[in-house]
Amino acid sequence: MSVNRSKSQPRYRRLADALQRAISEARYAVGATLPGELELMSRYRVSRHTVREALRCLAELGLISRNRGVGTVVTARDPSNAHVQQLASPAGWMRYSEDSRLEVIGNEALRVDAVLARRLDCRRGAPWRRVTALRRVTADRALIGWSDIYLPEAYAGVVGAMGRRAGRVYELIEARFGARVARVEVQVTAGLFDAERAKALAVPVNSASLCVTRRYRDASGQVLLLSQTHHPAERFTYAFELLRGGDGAAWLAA
Amino acid sequence: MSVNRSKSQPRYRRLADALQRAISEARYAVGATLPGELELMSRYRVSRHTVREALRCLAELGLISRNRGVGTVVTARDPSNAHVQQLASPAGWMRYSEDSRLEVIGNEALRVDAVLARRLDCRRGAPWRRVTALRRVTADRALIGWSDIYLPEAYAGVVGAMGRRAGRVYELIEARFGARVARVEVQVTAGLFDAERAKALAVPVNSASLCVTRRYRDASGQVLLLSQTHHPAERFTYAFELLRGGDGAAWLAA
DNA sequence: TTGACCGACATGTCCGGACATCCTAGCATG
DNA sequence: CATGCTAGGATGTCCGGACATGTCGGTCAA
Repeated sequence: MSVNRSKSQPRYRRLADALQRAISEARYAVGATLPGELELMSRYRVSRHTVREALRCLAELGLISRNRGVGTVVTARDPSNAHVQQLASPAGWMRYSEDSRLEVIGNEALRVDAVLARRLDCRRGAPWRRVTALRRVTADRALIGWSDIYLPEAYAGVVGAMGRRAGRVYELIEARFGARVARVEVQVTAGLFDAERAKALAVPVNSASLCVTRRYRDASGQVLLLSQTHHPAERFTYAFELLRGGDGAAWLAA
Repeated sequence: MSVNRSKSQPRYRRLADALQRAISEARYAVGATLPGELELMSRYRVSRHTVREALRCLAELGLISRNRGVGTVVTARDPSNAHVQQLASPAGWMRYSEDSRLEVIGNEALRVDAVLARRLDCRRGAPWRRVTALRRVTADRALIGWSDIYLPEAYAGVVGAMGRRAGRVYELIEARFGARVARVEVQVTAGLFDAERAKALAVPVNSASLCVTRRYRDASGQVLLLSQTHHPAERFTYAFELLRGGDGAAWLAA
């Protein structure tokens, strides 16, 4: 019942396979620069178009990153996941391991438009703050996520403490403003990195991202905070165990 | 602190945006065929290369699907997620909503190699069975997942009942063979669809997939079942809520 | 009526050329 | 020593051409 596959591969695929093999055999180390397009052309006797298609395949596998003026840099040896985020409890969906930190890279006030108002469940034109941040593993400086964080302008005072002090953003809001999170809505899906985020995280454009969105509401249902984080699939995995049994936890599903 | 963005977009991006707008305004309905490359060339006065790059962008957004001899077909109106899998409890990570069914499309016996042995935590050469299946929403026939399911050859008797009878695969094994699942390891990450899976699910090659792997173990730690499911990001989202409180559930985190 | 074949059409692969844009290293100047 | 500029190198964009491969619908023959 196996599917019959074509035996002959296009030239660009064969080149991509050869280069992928070279990378996996560490002939080009992670961080190293591949030969440029013109050299690959002459070395493999193919057109520049074919070289570019092959490199595009590797970029989409997350193995290389390409930038004008720099060249083609190896970013992974194989498409394995580097950082495994172990979840010890359901609350783990709202926090990251202690060995990673948030780095704020953007902070702007805004009036929410119709689309965003729907996401934030607030009225149009309301004053909110959007904070952009990267998440980095402290040990090896690996970037594992890009976050877009939205909070009401009234809570903007916590932005300064983000990433500078241990603690989750919602906890900062609770501590500083006496708010109380009663419920968190979590959505997990996948996407592709656009150019801006890909560049910030040093991953290829259109590579796979694991996308987690969290909406924090207080007891009256008002949204206190919304964060959306895009993780490079090659560097981040959520992992958890489910056991048969019965016992309580601080957080649990509705 | 906003990032300065280039005002001028490449031509292929402008064309992609125009076509995306046309799709979102339903000028081309889902299922409809876009004009061919040659027509788009003359209509927009760009080279075929530029048309192809623009269409590649849309394909990567999951809005279109392209096949030789057929043309370019609209597959989604916008990159929104169609099927939201609500999780009412942690156990929801192990099951799908009642309105979807498993369709077995492949079934082969195999001897596990070194790589697979590591995944299945069994010895090399052990006899296992690999079942390939699609998951389909019963209401609108939408395909929401491709599953690779591995089970020991000794449990192959349940394959016939898969998709034909309500019930989870692990429950079929428990009922038929008296086995007992004590623990499930779940991994959530993202990936890109390869050609085979993309074709089966009618999504573009290299579009984003949400990938969930489940490894079911008995009390002695032996793996009874492993399933890996790839969901098209545009058609599937996991959603759940976390409440503050304390009470028990049948399944809970370790 | 059904099955096979063929032609038209559509995308996929591959070549070549040219210019634009961006990055970085080296050199010159203060 | 620090800073700024420039040239060379690397990828990105865009054009054009040609042929290959696959799909689908129509026609013809059994």
